[in-house]
Amino acid sequence: MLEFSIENNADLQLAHIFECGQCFRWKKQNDESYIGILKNGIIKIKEEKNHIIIKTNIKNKEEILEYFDLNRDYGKIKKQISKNDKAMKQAIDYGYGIRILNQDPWEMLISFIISSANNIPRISKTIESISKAYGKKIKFEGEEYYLFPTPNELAKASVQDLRKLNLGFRDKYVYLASQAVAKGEIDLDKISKLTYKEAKKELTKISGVGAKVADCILLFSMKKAEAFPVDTWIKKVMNELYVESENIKQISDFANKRFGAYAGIAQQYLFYWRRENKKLD
DNA sequence: CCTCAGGGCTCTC
DNA sequence: GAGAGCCCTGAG
Repeated sequence: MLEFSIENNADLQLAHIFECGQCFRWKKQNDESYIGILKNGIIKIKEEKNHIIIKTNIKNKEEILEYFDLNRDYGKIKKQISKNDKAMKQAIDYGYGIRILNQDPWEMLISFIISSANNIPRISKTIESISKAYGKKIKFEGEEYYLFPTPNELAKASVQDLRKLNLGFRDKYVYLASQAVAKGEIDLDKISKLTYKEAKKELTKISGVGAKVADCILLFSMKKAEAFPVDTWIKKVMNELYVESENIKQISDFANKRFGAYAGIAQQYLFYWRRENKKLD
């Protein structure tokens, strides 16, 4: 068991990080801490006044710092993307503690295939049942958790097996992707080393992966901060603030021009702000 | 009962 | 290459 603390700072707020739509396996506990299931283990994390306490059975501390993107200077990025932009300033003020989590590409591939025409509670539930059925069971502080299955583990599931887990029409996409990754026909590690554009092209060859899902994988697991996933919420907020268009590509082109290399991080602030304020409609 | 939810595929024109 | 209909399922 590894236990350590990190200094709290103005660019880190757990609620913002876990509720901006980038992850599905973090749960808030009764004591206000969060427990998350990562590729290699469990993390319990809690905010105190001046620092954040992390308890985990993951052995490598560096891996955790990298997961929380602590090597990136968000202050600088915020300044850059909000220059002469009141709306962005407002969104950043609201979700000031957002950080991009560097998650596992394989898990993101499957998770965002499942996210298609789906809602967050159901996505989380489906991922949990997949993990329960095909992932390894591990214990942490007396409780049992299931890791997300490896490609080989998930490749054991037939389309019918997946249908039973309520994946709906996405079952065949998950099946094909699992087979391809398990057999080595798709090499996510290799794809992650390509440029943003090339990597996106490769990812969208996968059945069930279009522009939006590809951008999520690129942003949340392949360190491509220029990826700007356009979902219905982003479409809405972009229409309200920047560009009147129904065309997804037009919207993402606009974002790339305006926010450049950090379009994806801008996306997170906009998404969180718009979604949390939906009641204002 | 209908609609639609953090899309993508396929067929059509 | 743009648009429409369809895909599973569960919640509202």
